[in-house]
Amino acid sequence: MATAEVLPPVLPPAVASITADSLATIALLQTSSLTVLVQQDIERAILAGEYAPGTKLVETALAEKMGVSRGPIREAFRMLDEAGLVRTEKNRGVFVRDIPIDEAIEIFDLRAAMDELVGRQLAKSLTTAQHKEIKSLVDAMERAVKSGDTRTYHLLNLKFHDRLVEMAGNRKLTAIYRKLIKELALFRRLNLADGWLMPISAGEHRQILKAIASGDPEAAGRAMYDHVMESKERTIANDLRRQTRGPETVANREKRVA
Amino acid sequence: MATAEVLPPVLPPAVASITADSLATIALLQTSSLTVLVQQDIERAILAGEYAPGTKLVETALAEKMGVSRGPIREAFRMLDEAGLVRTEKNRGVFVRDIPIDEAIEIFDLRAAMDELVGRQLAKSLTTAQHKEIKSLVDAMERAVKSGDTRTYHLLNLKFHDRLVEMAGNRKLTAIYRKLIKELALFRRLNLADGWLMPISAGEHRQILKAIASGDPEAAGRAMYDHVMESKERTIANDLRRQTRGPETVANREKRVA
DNA sequence: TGTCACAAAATTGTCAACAATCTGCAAAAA
DNA sequence: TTTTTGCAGATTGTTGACAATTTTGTGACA
Repeated sequence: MATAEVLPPVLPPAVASITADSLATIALLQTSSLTVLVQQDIERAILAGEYAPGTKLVETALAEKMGVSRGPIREAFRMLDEAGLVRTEKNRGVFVRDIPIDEAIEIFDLRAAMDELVGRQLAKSLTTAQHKEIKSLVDAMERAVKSGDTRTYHLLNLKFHDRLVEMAGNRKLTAIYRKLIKELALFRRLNLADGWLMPISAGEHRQILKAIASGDPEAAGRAMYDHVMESKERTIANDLRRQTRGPETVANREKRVA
Repeated sequence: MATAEVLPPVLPPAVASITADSLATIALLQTSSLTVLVQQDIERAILAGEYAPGTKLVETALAEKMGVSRGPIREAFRMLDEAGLVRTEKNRGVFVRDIPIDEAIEIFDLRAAMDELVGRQLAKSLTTAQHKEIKSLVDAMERAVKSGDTRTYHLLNLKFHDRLVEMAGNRKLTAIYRKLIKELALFRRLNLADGWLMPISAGEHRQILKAIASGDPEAAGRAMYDHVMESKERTIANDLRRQTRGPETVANREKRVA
C-alpha cells in the first residue's frame, strides 16, 4: 500500500534543526489543509487584538500576507463567520465582529446556566488530583491579587474556568463554552478586570472551590451561577463608567490619572 | 448613488408566475451569496434525511446538481462543518455527521441546563398572549396523543420547545439551542417518540406550562430541567432496546410485529 | 460651496483548470 | 493462496482568471 515513507528514521545531526522544522510543517500540512491553518491564524490574530473589532479583512491582502491564494482565505472566513468571530456582508467584505453590550449580557446569562451545570457535576465527580490542581490555580490568583498583577490574574481566571468546564467531562459543553469565551473577548469594553475588583472575584473563586469540595451539587451550582452573574454585573458597571467618561484616549486616561 | 433598479415596478399578468419566481430568485441572490443558498439547501436536505448520517457528500456531484461551481460548495461545507452537521477528512471528503449516543447524552445534559434557564426566565416574563400561544400548542399535542399521530406530535414538540426558548428573549441562547437541536436530529437512533411514551411527555408539557404560569422561577426551571432529563432517559432506553434487537431491517420489523 | 453624475479603481463572487492525494483493481511476487 | 506493487480513475486541494458589485475620486453644475 504505502510507497516508501518520506521521513528518514534518523536525522543527520548537522541539519537536525532545519529538518525537524520542515518535518513539523510537513506533518501539519498532511493533517490540516491550508484552510484550517489560515483559519487558526486569523482567529489567533483576532483574539490577540491584532485586528480590532470592526476591522475589515481584505481577502487579497490576507492571501498575499500568508502566501496562499484567495480560496483558502474565503473558506476560512466562512468558518470564522459561523463561529461568530467575523460578520460577512455580501459584496462588501468580512469584518471582525463587535459584540454589543446586549449580546455580552446574553452570553453571561447563558454562561451562568452552563457553569451552574459544571458546578453541580463537579460536586459529584471531583477527584483529589483535580481538587489539587484547581486549588493551585486559586492560590496563584490570590498571589496575583496581592502583587496587583492584573494581566496574570486575567489569564489565570480564564484558565480556572476553562479547566473547571473541561473537568465536568461534557465535551459539547466544553466546546460551546470556549466559543462563547472567544466571542466575549471581542466585547471590547471588557478588557481586563479593574484592579480593585480582583479581591472580590478571587474570594468568589475560593468559595467555588469550597462548595465543589463539599460535595453539595446545589451549593456548588449556585456558587458558580452567582459568580458569573456577579462578573456580569461588574462588566456592565464597567461599561457604563466607560461610556459616561467617553471613549478611551490617551488624553482621557491622563486626565483620569491626574 | 443607485443606478436604475433592475426590478420593474409592475408585472405583466401573463408572465406573472414565472416572473414572480425569477424575481424571488433575483432578490435572493442580491442578499445571499450562492454559498449561503447552497449551505441552506444542503442543511435542509441533511435535516430532512435525504442524506443519511455517514453519507459522503461529493463536491462535483453537488456542484452539478445545483448548477454552480465547486467553490461555493466548498465554502458551504466549511460552514456546515463548523456548525457540526458534517465532518471533513482531509483529502477524503466531507461526510454527514453521525452523532454517537455519548454525544447525544451530552447534548441532552447541556440542553437541560439551558432549558432550566428558559423556565426561570419565562416564569418572570411570560405575557398572557404568550401563555395563550403555548397553551394552544399543549392542547394540540394532547389531541395528537389521543389520535395517535406521532408525526404531528413530534413536530408540535419541536415547536413547543423552540417557542419557549425564543420567548425567553436571549438570542444567543436561542441560536445555540437551535444548533443543538439540529445536531440531535442527526442522532439516527432518536427518530420519533414511540407511541406509548407520548402521554407521559404530553403530561410533562402541561406541567411545565403550569409551573411557568405560577410565576415561580425555581419550580419552572426544575420542570423544564426534569422534562429534558426524562426525555434523555427515554431516548437512551430506546437506543438500548434498538441495539439489543439489532439494526432496523424490514425482516426485523416484521418479526417484531408478528 | 455642495452635490450630483460618472468614470476608475478596488474588492468580492464565481468559475474552470491544474496539481496532489486517495481508492480500487489487476498483475506480479512471495 | 496471500501479499505487494503499480497503474488508472476519481476526488479533493489550490490557484489564477474573469465577471459583478461596491467604493473612491473627479469634475461639471446649480
